[in-house]
Amino acid sequence: MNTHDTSTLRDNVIDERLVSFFQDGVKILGLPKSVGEIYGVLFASPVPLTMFDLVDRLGISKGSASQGLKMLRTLGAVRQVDYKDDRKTYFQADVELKKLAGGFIREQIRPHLTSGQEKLNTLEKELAQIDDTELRAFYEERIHRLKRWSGKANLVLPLLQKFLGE
Amino acid sequence: MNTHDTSTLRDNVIDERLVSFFQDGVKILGLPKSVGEIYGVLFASPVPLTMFDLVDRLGISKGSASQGLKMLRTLGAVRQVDYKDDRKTYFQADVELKKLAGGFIREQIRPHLTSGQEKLNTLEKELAQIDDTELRAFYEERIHRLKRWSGKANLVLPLLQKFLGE
DNA sequence: ATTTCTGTTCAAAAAAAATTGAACTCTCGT
DNA sequence: ACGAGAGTTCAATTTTTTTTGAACAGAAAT
Repeated sequence: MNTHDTSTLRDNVIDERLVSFFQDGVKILGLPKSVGEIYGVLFASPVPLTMFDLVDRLGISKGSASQGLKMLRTLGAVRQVDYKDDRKTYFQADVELKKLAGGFIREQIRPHLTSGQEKLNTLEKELAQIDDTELRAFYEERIHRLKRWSGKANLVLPLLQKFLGE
Repeated sequence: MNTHDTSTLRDNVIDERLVSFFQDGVKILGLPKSVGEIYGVLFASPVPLTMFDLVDRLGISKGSASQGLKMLRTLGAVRQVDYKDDRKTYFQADVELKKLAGGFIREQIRPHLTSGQEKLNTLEKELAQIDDTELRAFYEERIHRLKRWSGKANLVLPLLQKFLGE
């Protein structure tokens, strides 16, 4: 039934370890395990793979594979490639740290940072409502401190990206 | 029944917003919501608070408060302080970004990084089992790449900490 | 020495997050 | 224009994580 070459897909110790490596790896980034597994399989494969290959290798559902690949694509961690002229779509892992970090920062960190900054601006305006002068001074200091934190984060992210890109 | 001053603890808009700010804030760090809430209340309070104050203010259980404070203490985000001579323990938020970042890196990032590096070393040794020369070369490249990633992470963490401490 | 108060622990419950799979859409080949 | 294959979507289910609360331990007051 299987009409295409699977010799390079057969399980081996190295593949398993790489998959497990990325399972843990994505955990600390707060991404679901299956996303790590998918990336791991692609990272460990010298040839592009289809969604079916992933379902087959990992024993996950079509839905999981589809959603995981979608997330990896928006993170810029996986790329669609032309390969073999069948109807299936082939995927390949993107392995440049710079790009991976960039995608993660853009998709997972920036949005939170931005919404946090908006909250701080709202908060700052509401300080006027506090009548107690001493208490207001205290809150002013705290909010100012948070603004400095988020300013630092804004500065450090581009530096980080630069550093990771050699 | 309540024998100590609670005037500064009464809910106000600012406090609520700060709590909500940290609820979201800790989410991106992968910590439980209640930990963010606890830190938020302490961050927003000009005076040290007891565990009971947190249970009261947040409507969380004693168990949650105890566990959350424990985590915050090991992260170095909250400090026990001497305050009023009753039997209760008083807590205060630590608000220096440098210290907070340091604690997070030490407790949440380093251990993962270390275990990842160990996995890579194991993996490297297992490369010898691969007979196919071409395939082995491919895996060698991949594993070498992962080692560079983790080396970068080792370099960047101290830099990050330094940058955040002014 | 007993009771009361403070805080911890951990099994059970609740809540949140990830995964499944059936129904659906789209596109290609006939 | 129909049927088959590829991929997506999302409500239901499963798994994982967080929270609860009752039992417990220690320390101070009576």
